[in-house]
Amino acid sequence: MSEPELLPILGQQPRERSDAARNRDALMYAAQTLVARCGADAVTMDAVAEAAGVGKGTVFRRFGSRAGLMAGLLDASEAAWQAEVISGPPPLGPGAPPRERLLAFGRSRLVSTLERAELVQAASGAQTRSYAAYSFTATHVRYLLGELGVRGDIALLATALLAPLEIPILHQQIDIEQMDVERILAGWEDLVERVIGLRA
Amino acid sequence: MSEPELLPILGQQPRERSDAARNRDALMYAAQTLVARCGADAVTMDAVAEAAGVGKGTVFRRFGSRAGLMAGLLDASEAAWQAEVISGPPPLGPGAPPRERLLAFGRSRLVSTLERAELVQAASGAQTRSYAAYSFTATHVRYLLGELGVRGDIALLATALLAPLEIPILHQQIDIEQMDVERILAGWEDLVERVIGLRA
DNA sequence: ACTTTAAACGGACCGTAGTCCGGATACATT
DNA sequence: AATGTATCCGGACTACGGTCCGTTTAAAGT
Repeated sequence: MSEPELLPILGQQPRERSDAARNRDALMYAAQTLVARCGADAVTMDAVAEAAGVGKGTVFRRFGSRAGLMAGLLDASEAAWQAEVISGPPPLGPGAPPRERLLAFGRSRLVSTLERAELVQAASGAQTRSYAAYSFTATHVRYLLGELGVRGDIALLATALLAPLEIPILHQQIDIEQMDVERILAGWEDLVERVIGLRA
Repeated sequence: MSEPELLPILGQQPRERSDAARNRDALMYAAQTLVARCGADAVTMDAVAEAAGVGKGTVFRRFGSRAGLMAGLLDASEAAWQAEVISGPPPLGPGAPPRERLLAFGRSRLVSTLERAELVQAASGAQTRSYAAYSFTATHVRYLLGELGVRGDIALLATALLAPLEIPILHQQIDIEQMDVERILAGWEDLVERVIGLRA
């Protein structure tokens, strides 16, 4: 009856069991494959479970919901993009002036969002997401606005710049109002000019 | 074998059958009642069908999907708000200067969106909506921006102002980032100033 | 090696959205 | 009024997301 922990180590997880880790990887791989082959909308949770060779309960234990699974795929697929922003070549990465970085960010974000549109939509509603993905972009834009010396509520201005790049808005503009992507991009850059225009 | 129509009257519907109209009204009433009592999320299509005294197939025939039904309720509930904007007292209605109308519009839209948040979310994904609701707001903001003499791509600037008022963004700010509604409103007004600032 | 136990597994089970088609019905035509 | 028919109705049926709980297993302690 010895005391297991004299000092409570805060936040220490009991370490993931090996079978759990193996199944998680198998599920991610299976899901990624199926999404690539059939499109996200056509992939069922049963199919993922079977392709990964695990029970259905295991899928939900690991990812919580369908949206959670898709968010997992999305996060994995966005890691590369985030690396570009953090440490890639300018003007997207560090090195360029903040205004150029911000414009490059918008362009790149727009394109990558549209590329992963299906996944983004399928992942919407997951509690975990969109926090990981969203909070990265929000933090980055806030930082750039700060560098630009923009006055005002930086967090809200960042949101104002990011909101028009979200999937529901883009879908409305492109698929329903038949707008050109180039036009949307030009409009976003105009918006940036207006938002940072009143600086210092 | 007489010719029914010598001139094809474009867009003429064969007139809705009386039982169809009756069932549609019964369904709307039943759905409205159930949503008011239990909240939108707890209302099932079977429950609506039973409360309206019709078969389940009829619900889907009329509204296409659950989202479509919710969009129907939303449209009905927004008619009053739209009337306020079109012909209500200033500054929301006509009579006030465009800048004041625009600010009043944002305030009112934000509040009414939050009031109907549950319904808005339940209605998202309906093909028909959000066109009716969205296109009204877009048209109005475009008109006001035009009145203000704003230069640039008016349609895109209108979208930029409307996007931060959409439910997913508001939900993120209020429920996750714990922002105050007053703060969000102030931020939106600041955004308006920046967008219309470069006018003339 | 043996015991213990908390965690993970699997798949039967449930509730709900959405489909389908044989039967009923409103309306026009005669 | 009788007839024809396009439309509508109803509810059984399917598919899928999500839950539950008895069973299995990794891994830490002895």
